[in-house]
Amino acid sequence: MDAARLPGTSGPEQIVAHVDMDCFYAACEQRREPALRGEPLVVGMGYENGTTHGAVATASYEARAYGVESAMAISEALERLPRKVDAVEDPDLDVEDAGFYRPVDMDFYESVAADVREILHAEAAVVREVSIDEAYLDVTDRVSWETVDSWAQDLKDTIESAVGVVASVGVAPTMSAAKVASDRDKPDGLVVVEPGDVREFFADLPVEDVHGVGPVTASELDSLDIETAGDLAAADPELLADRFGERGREIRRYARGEDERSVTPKGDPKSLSRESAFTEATTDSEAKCWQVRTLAEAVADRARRKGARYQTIGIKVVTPPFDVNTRARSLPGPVEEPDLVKRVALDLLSEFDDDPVRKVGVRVSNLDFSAGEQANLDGFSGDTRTEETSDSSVADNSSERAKEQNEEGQVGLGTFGENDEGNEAAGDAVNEGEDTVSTNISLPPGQTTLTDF
DNA sequence: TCTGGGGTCCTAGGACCC
DNA sequence: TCTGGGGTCCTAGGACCC
Repeated sequence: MDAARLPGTSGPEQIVAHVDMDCFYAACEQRREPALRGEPLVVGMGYENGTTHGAVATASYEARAYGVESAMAISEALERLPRKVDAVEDPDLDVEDAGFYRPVDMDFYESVAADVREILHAEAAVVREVSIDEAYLDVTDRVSWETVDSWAQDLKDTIESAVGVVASVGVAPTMSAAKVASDRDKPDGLVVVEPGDVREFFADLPVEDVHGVGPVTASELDSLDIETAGDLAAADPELLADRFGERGREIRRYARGEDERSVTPKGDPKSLSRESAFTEATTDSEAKCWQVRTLAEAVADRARRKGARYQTIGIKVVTPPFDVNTRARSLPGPVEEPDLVKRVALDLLSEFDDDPVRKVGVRVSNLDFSAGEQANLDGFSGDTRTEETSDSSVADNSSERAKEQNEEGQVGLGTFGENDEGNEAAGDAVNEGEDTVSTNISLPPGQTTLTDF
């Protein structure tokens, strides 16, 4: 028992802060529309004003008091918390027990998040953005355990005064502990867990609070009489490995406060996708095709803007009751060909021609971001070995084994679209028009041009 | 209770190669 | 033609996260 070595810190001692915005979408809406502050507020995805369709993305704490929860169907949320406008007209409803509903406006939230990110990057050498409203900061070289509390308070104050939204912050020697800490005292929380206290901090938490334990794992753990993080920490690692594979050991380590990860920047995405649900399950194959085409265009466009080429094109088809089917096809090499995304996606979709479908998605993966960088040859001797010309690059000492393999990377499959960009049409005409909820994908398929392909 | 939309990672099985 | 073993890539699905 080496007293000096604290559990949870196998590497060099870190100070990790996890910053988590409170009810972020709702907070953004309240910033834009101050009359909503302090009110029960529900932000719905796939929701449009006046409808009952969609699901809860975020509910303000006032709305949560009525039992409205994240991921709940809007129709159910409305039963627990009627719309204010409806309550005014309906004598059976009490205006006091009603709330406000708003559709998700991602572009706006992105812009608010960008303001927050700017502050975070000023406050830490390394920032890992996990999602639009959440990030890890490595502040080891900025603060000490003695000063971190006031540093974190300053950070929270800065975010609130400069951006107008509230953050909860957790500080700990590991990422997993920092994450749990930020959640402990929400909203407007600030929890610091010092190195010696990590194991104790976890001990009484429900097992679901451990990162990586979801509903399925939690109920299986429950059947093993593992209910708290402390139980999980004390469980037999072999047993966990048998039941859950490597993940079993990992969640046990997390529950013990052991987490060897260090905070690193996020890096390039691994896949890009778009999906969209039908109002109800449909067997109309023109509607399905139309939707898939639209999504394929959107995904291809996003890949283009991000400078990503893709080698694998896939679809997702959700059939009732809620069966998720995925199909994918890989190409010989990475491409940027919107028409091909469309064609492959439609081809994969044809398998489901006769099935009722409630949701479809299109995805590209196996991404390659190297294309843009190839311009500056020599800058770094990276493995861009597809260039047959540069063979005699001396300095490259690692090239010895590379020369053995005379691979010819490059892929046939030009042939298809390739005719130079007539596009522009698709791009960015969006926005500015108040809501319009971009992507009104669920329009009826006006013109059935199946013959396009 | 009929669930939105974006991701990540892991696993298992099959194809294929040596 | 059946026989081993190992590695890699691809596909499909599952679980999880926000």
